[in-house]
Parts: sequence; structure tokens; C-alpha cells
Amino acid sequence: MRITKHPEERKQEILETALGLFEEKGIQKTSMNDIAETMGVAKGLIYYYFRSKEELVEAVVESFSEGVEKEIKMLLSTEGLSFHRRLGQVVKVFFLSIQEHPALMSITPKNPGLFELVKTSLSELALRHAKVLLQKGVEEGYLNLQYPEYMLKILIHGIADLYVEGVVDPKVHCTLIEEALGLSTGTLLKEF
Amino acid sequence: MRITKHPEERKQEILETALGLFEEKGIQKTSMNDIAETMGVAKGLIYYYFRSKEELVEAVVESFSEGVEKEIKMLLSTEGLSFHRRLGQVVKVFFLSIQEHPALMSITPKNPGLFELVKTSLSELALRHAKVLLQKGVEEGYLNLQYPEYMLKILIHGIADLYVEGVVDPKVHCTLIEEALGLSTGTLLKEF
Amino acid sequence: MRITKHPEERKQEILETALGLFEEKGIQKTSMNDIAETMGVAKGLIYYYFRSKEELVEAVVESFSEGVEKEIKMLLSTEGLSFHRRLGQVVKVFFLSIQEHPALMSITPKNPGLFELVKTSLSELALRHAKVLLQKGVEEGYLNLQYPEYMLKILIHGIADLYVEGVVDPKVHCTLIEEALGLSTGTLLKEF
Amino acid sequence: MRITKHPEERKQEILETALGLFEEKGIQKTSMNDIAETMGVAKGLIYYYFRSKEELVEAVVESFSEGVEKEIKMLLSTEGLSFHRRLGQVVKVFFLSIQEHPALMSITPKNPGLFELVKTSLSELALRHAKVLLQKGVEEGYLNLQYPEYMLKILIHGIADLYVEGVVDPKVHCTLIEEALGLSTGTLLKEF
DNA sequence: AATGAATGAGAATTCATTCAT
DNA sequence: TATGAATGAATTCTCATTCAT
Repeated sequence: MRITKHPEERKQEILETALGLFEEKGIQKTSMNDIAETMGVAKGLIYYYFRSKEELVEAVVESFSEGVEKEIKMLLSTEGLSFHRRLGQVVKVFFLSIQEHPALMSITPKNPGLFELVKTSLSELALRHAKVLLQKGVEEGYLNLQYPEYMLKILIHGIADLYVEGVVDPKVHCTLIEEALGLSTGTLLKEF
Repeated sequence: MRITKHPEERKQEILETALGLFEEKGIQKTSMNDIAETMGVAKGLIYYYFRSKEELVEAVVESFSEGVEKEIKMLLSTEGLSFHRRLGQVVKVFFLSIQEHPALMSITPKNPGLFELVKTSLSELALRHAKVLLQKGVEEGYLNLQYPEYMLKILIHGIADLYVEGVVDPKVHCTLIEEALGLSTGTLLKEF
Repeated sequence: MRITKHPEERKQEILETALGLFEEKGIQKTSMNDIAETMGVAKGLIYYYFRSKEELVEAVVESFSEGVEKEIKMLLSTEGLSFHRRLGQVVKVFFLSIQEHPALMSITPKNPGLFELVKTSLSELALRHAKVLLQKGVEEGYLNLQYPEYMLKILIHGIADLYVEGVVDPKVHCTLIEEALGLSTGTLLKEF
Repeated sequence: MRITKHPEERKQEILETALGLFEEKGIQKTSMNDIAETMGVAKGLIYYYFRSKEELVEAVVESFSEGVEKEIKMLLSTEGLSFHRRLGQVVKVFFLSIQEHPALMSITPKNPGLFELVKTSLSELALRHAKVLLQKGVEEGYLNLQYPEYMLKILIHGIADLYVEGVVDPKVHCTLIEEALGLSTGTLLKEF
């Protein structure tokens, strides 16, 4: 049975199936065959949309980040919010997007890869969007940091890894962020 | 030509060769054959010492951590040092051990793995040793943290990832740690 | 050169090639490579049809038995034959099917395996089909046996092994069967 | 720790260990390493006593048969026993020797080999010793068989295989033998 | 757009056997 | 007699990728 779909729709379907399997079994242990089989589609079809497995992996990561990016953009477009409020929202978006993909976090020594890539991608994304916000925080005196961007990176990577190790309470994360940024206790927490 | 060595020596040799190749080409792209060839030894010999590639990988990570652990133990055994001094030293050990293995940090989408494993292992190790130190810092009022251990983890993972992305200046790291822990500027830096 | 065939045809081809090689060199000494090479086909293709060597071996045995089963079914479907005639025919089918695969029987200390598997499979098959026949023989008084099914098994296995050891004359087999079943001399033999 | 033993003692020890492992895991899946490890001895030592694995396998089978042979010889040396009594005893010896090695019978598709070899070896042995006995039976009119030796073979192989398939009751075996040889019911059974 | 049989280059692993000590 | 590190060749199995249909 041969089911024809719109290219974009099909591409999306592959991306989602791949993401699911990568989360479940790791990139390496997911074969192109697995993906095709799960979709109920022939192996060759995937190669019609993606030149190689590598390209597919990149596309999956990109696609994931794009989802997060959309939400962030929406948030930041709202005018007139205070620095703390905004920061709180950005943090929230990150953790919500991670919470929606719990399997993403299940890295084991036998199953590395995807998380690391996603993390890096998210971190870059965060930086792109938070630069201005951080600058503002520094200028307005809310933040007293020499390397605000680096600190942001550390927090994203570090908390993500903490998450992987089982610390999933957003309150804890907020407290840690407050302390690291030198904000007074509860500043972020009250945004949740 | 058949060269026999003492098991411990040979095991060490395998471990070192494997570490080198893992760093250079990634775990996945390093075949057991590569390791044997590099050593000028038969493939089977590696299986004489390690039941499988997986076991070898674990052993390599463990061995790496043990090296770092030894140095830390030495440091912490020295009596009578101030909290800041000690903290500075621990931080130093970590970054020195990482600096000795720059290739360890070269993750690419094609080459994931070892670093992630080592990082987790190092993080656990750090916690084990720094617990008391942190507690002391909190008690003595140098640190004002609700979750000192989590903060430590964040810093280790976060800075390690920062390192991977090319930020390798220890001064920057120190400053970031100072800021995150709420120490006054230069407290750690002067230990370097 | 890439020659594509219909799956069923190809599967059959693999089965036959494998059977031939198993007979010739024994299961153990026949590598998946041998089979592929003999077929002029890539190694991977065999794994496309059979998950493992073990599965292939099972399929070969099964396929062999199925061939014999077909012939038996045909025989038994003919109505109105006497007990002795029928029994004679069943015995005949077995020995003909074995005679067609003389190599099957060449077990040596270095080459065990396939025969043993086939024998068991054939024995089960024989029982399934001969049960009614034997029952009938017992009821009609031709056979005076307490365990007709066990006797059948003994005869199948025993004569098969005798065959392996070089006793291949069907007349001898018939005589032995007659004696074991307590039939009068020549009852079966005249069917041949 | 290097324990030196008398050559014959050591050889015997190897034979027994090998038999045990062959029964447990099959010949093929038992490595020379397994044997050495089980004995707590170095691999090389086995090669000191047996040139190759093949030679070891042969020796194991031979050694097993020798054990049975001894018992049979003892039996047959007793003078003045009736034909039926003797036959009963010989049958008994076989089944007792098999019963002492239940694992010998656990053939599976994955684990062929030893049983087949032992069976053949036992069958040859049986023939050697029973020839005279059978001849006597025929001459004295107890047996009415054209190929007494073949019938013996069939019975040994056939019943052994029956045994493997789970029919282990000696009474059933006796009945089958009686029927196959055309002895009157109970002739053998009462010897047990 | 889609199929899926076929490829082929590797990969891990196993093990009987050897040999220097 | 005994050790056990070392060999090396074979073997099973995997999988990204191709291509004729």
C-alpha cells in the first residue's frame, strides 16, 4: 500500500518519528530501518528527504530548537515587562520544553548523544535571545556579572545536566538561578 | 614477534591507547581493531583483558577519574588551609586534568560520547570530595547557598561544557565560580 | 551486478543453498559467508531473510520436513488401501526422502548436527500422520503392540541411524520393521 | 599456585571435567578455556595431555564407553545364566549408565553432538559383546530374527532417542524390546 | 514520491592453539 | 609439568546507503 503525502508533511513525520526513537534508544542505536519501520514506510523514502543519517540528526535537533524558539519569540515580543518577569518567563519556556520530552533526558552510558546536541543547540538559542535581556539587566543594575553570557550558558548546561541526574523540581532550579545570578531570593520563583 | 608483559602494565597500556584514540576519533569510530593495531598487538589480546568494548569504555572512564581523584585526595589531605584556598585548589585540579586532555572535549555531532561520560564521573567524584568543604563554607558563612551540592554540580557540568565551546581561560572560570557562589571578586583567582 | 528476485524465490534459494552446504560440510563448518558466496550474493542479503544463522538452520530443517510431509499427505489421502499397503508406502516415502539427500547422513565426529535435527523433525511428522494408521492396525489385529507410537519412533530413529552406519538396503529395513512389528515375513517387502 | 599431579590422575580429571561441560553446554559451546577454568588450571596444560580439542572429544567418548564396557564385561563373565537373564542384565547396564548422566540426553537444536557420539560408541560396544549372546538366542530358538545385530542397533539407537524425548520408564523400554525381539511379554521385565 | 531487495564495508567477538617462561 | 599472555584467523552480525522498478 502506497500512501502519498505532501512533502512537508512527510518530512515532519520523519522528523517526529526520528526524535521519538532517538530519545528512546539513542541516536546510534536507532537505525534508518527502525525509523522507516516505525513509520510503516520504505527505507528508501527517508533518503528521499534526507541525504544521510547525519543530515537527519541535524534536522531533528534543529527542528526541536525551532519549536522552543517560536515560544521564546512570542514571549519576548510582549512589550513592557519587567526584567525579572521576562527572565522568569524565558527560564520557564526552557524547562517546559524539556519537560515535554522527558525521554530526551534519559542518557545512559550506552545511549549518549541526542541530549548533548539539543543542549548545545538550546544554549545557542538562549544566548541569541537573552543577550539583550541580560545586557539590560546589567545596565539596570539587577545583575552584577562580568560575563553574563557565559553565566547563562553555564546555567543552561548545568541545570540541564542536573535535570538528567534526577533533580527536576523547577523551584530548586529557580533558587539556583537566583543564587548564581545574585538575585534576591524569590525574585524568579514568584513568576512560576 | 611475541612480546609478553605484566598484566597490569599491559592493561594500563590498553587503557591509555584507548583513551588516546577515543579522544582523537570518538568512541564509536574507534574500533577494537584500531586499538590493537596502534598497540602493535593482536585484536584478541584486548578481549583477554576486557570482555567487550563496552567494558573497555567503562574502564577508560574509570581510570581517568581515578587519576583526578588521586590528585584531589593529595590536596585535601593537606591540613590547615583556608576555605578559599582549598576551594581554589580543587577547582584547579579539575581544570588541569581537563587541560591535559584537550581532545577529550572535542565533541562534534559525529563524535559524541567520551566527554559526557567523563563529565558525569568527574562530577560524582567532585561531590564526594567537596561535600565537606562546601558544608564548611556554608557553616562558616562564606557561602550563602540553599543547595550547595547542586550548585557545585551545575558549575562542574556548566563550565565543562563552556570549555568544550572554546572558553578555556581559567581566569574566566574562576570569576564565574566566584559570582555563582557569591564570593567576592578575586577570592579564588588569587590562588592560581 | 544487482539481481533482484521475488522474496519467496530468493528465500527458497537460500534454503536450498544452505541445505546443500550443510549436508556437504556440516552446519558448523558452513559459514554465512559460504552460503552468500555460493549464491553469488552479498552476505547481508541472507540476514535480510533470516535474522541469524540459528534461525536459518531451523528454517532449513523445517523446509526439509515440509517436503516430506507433502508427499505423505498425498499418499494418505488415497482412499481404500489396505493397512499393509499403506504402512509400506509410508515407510517408502521416508526412505526415498532420505535417499535423495545422502549427504544428510554423513555425520562424523567433526560434522554433527543437521541429521540429528532432521531426524527428530521427521519422527514427529511421522507420528502425526501414522497415529491413525497404527491405531487401525492395532484395532484390526494386525499389530499386537502396547506402545505402537513408541515403537514407531524407535524404528524411525533406529533405522535412520542404521542407515548412517551404512546399512542402506530397503529390503533389510523392511524385514526389520516386519520383525519389530510382529508382521509376517514379506508383508511389507512386497510393496516395494 | 602450581599443583602437580600424576599424569594419569590429571588426564582423568580433564576427561571428567570435559564430560561434565560437554553434557552441560554441548561440545561446541564448551571452549578449552571453560575446561581449564573449571579445573582451576592453565589452558596450556590441557594441550599437554591432548593434542587438540578433537582428540579430547574422542577421548571423552572413549572414556565414557570404557566405563560401560567394564560393567558389561563383569556381567558377561558370570557363567551359567539363562539367555533371558543375560539379555535383561545387558539392557539394564545400558540404561543405568545413561541414567547416571542425565545431562547427556539434553540435546537441543543448539546443543548437538556428544549424545550422538556416545550413542554410536555404545552401540558398537553393545554389538561387540552381544553378538555371541544374540547368536545363542537365535540358535536356541528364543529369537527368530534375520538380522539380530541390526535389530540390536535399532533398539539401542531408537530407545536412546526415545529416552531423549522424555520416555524414561525402564518398564516401557523392556516391553518395547520384548515386542521387537518377539519375546513373550514379561520375559525381560522380571529381571528388573 | 515511494518501494524494498540488494550491497558491501566494516564491526565486534570467539577460540583453538602456541610459546616463552 | 605447568603457566597464562599472546596470536590470528575465522565468523557472525550490523547498517548506512543504493538503485531498479
